[in-house]
This record gives sequence, C-alpha cells and structure tokens, in this order.
Amino acid sequence: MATNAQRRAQTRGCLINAARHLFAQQGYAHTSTEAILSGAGVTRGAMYHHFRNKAELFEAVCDLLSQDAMAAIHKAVAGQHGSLASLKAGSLAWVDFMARDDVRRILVIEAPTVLGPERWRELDERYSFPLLREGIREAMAEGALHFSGSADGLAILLNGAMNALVLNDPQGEHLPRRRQDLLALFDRFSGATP
Amino acid sequence: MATNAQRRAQTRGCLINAARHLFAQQGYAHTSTEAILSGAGVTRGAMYHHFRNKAELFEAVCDLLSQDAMAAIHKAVAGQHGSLASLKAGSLAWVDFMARDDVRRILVIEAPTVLGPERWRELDERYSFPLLREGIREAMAEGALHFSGSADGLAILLNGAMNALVLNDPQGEHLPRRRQDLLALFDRFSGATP
DNA sequence: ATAAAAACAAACTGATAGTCTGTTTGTCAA
DNA sequence: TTGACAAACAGACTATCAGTTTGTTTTTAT
Repeated sequence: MATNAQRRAQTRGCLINAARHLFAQQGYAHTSTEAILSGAGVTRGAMYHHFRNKAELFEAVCDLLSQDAMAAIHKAVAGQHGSLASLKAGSLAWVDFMARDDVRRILVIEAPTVLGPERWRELDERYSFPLLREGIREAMAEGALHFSGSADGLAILLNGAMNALVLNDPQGEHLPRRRQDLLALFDRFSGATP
Repeated sequence: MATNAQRRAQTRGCLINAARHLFAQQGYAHTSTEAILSGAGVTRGAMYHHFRNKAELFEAVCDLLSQDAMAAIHKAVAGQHGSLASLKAGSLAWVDFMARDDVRRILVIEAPTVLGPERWRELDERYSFPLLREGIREAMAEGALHFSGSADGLAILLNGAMNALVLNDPQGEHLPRRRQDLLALFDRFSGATP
C-alpha cells in the first residue's frame, strides 16, 4: 500500500533506468519498447501512462544524465579560485563526463536527432550551456579572457569545440591528449593583443 | 533502349534526389521508404537492388551533398592568396554551405546518428576534414597560425566550433554575426605569444 | 540467336510503436 | 467507513513499415 507519488516515482524510475542502459548499449532506434518494458518489469499501459511516446522517455533519460553532468561540473569548480581556473576546471569536467560511453552515445550523438534541433537546444540551454556562458562572461569582464567577438559567440564556439573532442575520440583512448589540446585552446585567449 | 549504365544512373539519381528532399523536410526516421519510392517514381525492387537498406541510401545522399560542399570550398579558396586567407575563406564557405536548411539537417544533425559514429567520421575524413587539417598544418608551418597543441587537435577543435555555429543558428538569421565570431576566433591564433 | 546477368516489379512477412478498453489501486470528502 | 472519483496499470489489438522473396522484363555477351 504505497502512496500514489511513490508508485509514480517507482515506475518512472524503473523505466528511465532500463531505457538508459538499453539506449546506451543499442541506441535509440534499435531499442524496442518491449525490451524497455521487460527490462523495467512494467507493462505497456504503465509506460504510455507516464510518457506520451518513446521519444519523451528518451528525453527523460537526457534530463537525468544532464543533471548528473551539472553535479560533476559544480564539484570540479568548487575547489577552484579565479574565473579562468573555474572555467578550465568546469570545461574539463564536462569533457570527462561526456566522454563516458553511455553519456556520449545518448547526449552527444543521438540527442540532437531524437529530440530534434529545438528541443535539443532547449536541453543544452537548461543545463550546462548557461554555466559555460556565464563563466566566459565573467572571465572576459575580469580581463582574464580576450576575444573580439561576442561572449555568446565564444560560448557557442567553445561548446562546439568541446563536443568535437568527445566525438572524435570514440574509444576514449586519446582523452589525455585532447584535454591538453583544450587547455592549449584556452591559453590562446589568455594573452592580450586582439 | 538505354544502356545499363544509363538506366542505373537514372534510377539511382531519382532515388537519391527524392530521398534528399524528403530527408531534408521530414528527417530520416519520419520518411518512409514508400514515400521515397513514389517520389522517385520507382518500385521497392529497384530500390533494394541498388541499396542494401534505407541507411545506405541515406549515405549516398550524404556523399552527394559532401561533394557539393567540396566544390563550394574549392571555389572559395581559388581566389585567395596565402595559407591563412585560404583557410579563412574555405572555412566560411563550409559554414555557409552547411547552414543551408537541407544540408544542416542531413549532414550536421542526422548523419552522426543514422550512419553511426564510425561511418560518420569516415565520411568527414573522406571530404572536408582533410582539407581543414592540411590548411591548418600549412598555416602553422608558415608561422601564420600559432597553437601549442597538435595540428590535428586544432583541426578537431575548429571543426567542432564551426559545427556549433551552424547548429546554434537554426533559422540562419544570425549567420553574419556567427561568421564574424569565426573570424575573431581565427584572429586569436594569428598573433604570437603561446 | 540464345544464355546469362542486370534491372525491375510487386506481393508478402515480421517486427514494433502506439491505441483502446477494461481493471486495480489510491485519494478525499461527507 | 464508505462511496465517488481519479490515477495507475494491464494486455489485447491495429496500423505502419523496413526488408525479403519470387517472378518478370530488359540488356549484354557469345
């Protein structure tokens, strides 16, 4: 005799968790709803009561992973002093998190297609991107970062560059070198001379 | 009474063309093979004679668009003098081409998921990426570009940054500003001081 | 001219996302 | 406590659609 809220959280949690693992292993298109249902120990009716369709379940998985990413970033930033050091630490934490096999496949590779461009940007806008943008604004305001274009533009460029680091290292074997490249990139914005 | 090579080119062309438009409008998953068939004026048997599956047809579309992109880049580079100017012109041409609605959806958004990470990188590696990488190597060798990391790493970073410019401007309305941001980014690598 | 191969046609199959109708379980006011 | 209502769940059913199979037409090579 559980409360409704408990039942709700329970089944939703089971579905999201099962879906997370299956999406990570087989991808969205090759994961059948039936596989998710049996993995979660839940029936069709239950699933379609909580989620309008398969894509909405996928989005719930993305939300969960994004929250985990935020936690990792905040933890990394916590021990830093100075806007530039925080920016670097947070960015490296972002790359490290996104380099996880399951996260890369779901958040970096498939999310743009499954959610569509708008919802995907909404997701980014809701989580890590504002953090990056504010970090850049702060560092630019303090004179620790130099760029003749807009802060927003730089945020987009850096975000994309970091995405590419993750995408171009499918096995995660070159991660140390890529992290160095990212730091080298930040260094190009440290010195003066526009 | 057409030759086999002509028949082949004809049907393949019709299929690729119809698929290109439908994929651009509705996306890969929401485009049924039947829609492609009726759009191309061709039957199932013909399609599966020329392509092993739907994904292979999608890849053929990607190849075609990539070749168009290469043509646009080469044209833009042709009128330039100096490695850095060529690099900038080629990069802007790349962004302009990828900003086209159909190209963005197919090549930038969906290709990574539909083809899978490996085949997607193969595509990139076959077309625009080598051009970018060589341009960067040349400019670095001439001392026109400064970066303390590897040339390959910089190529990946810049490629990702340019991708982001395209992705973050779904309507193409901020393209001029984004082009300026990209040039500002290149400027950060022009001056000395590592 | 004829055999072999390439190109094409279309009916069919298996898988599967989403729907529909009905049942169980929890909630809350009287 | 009870009874009306709503939320949660169960499972059969349907429509769609990618891919297969089998058969036919057209081209090519001998």
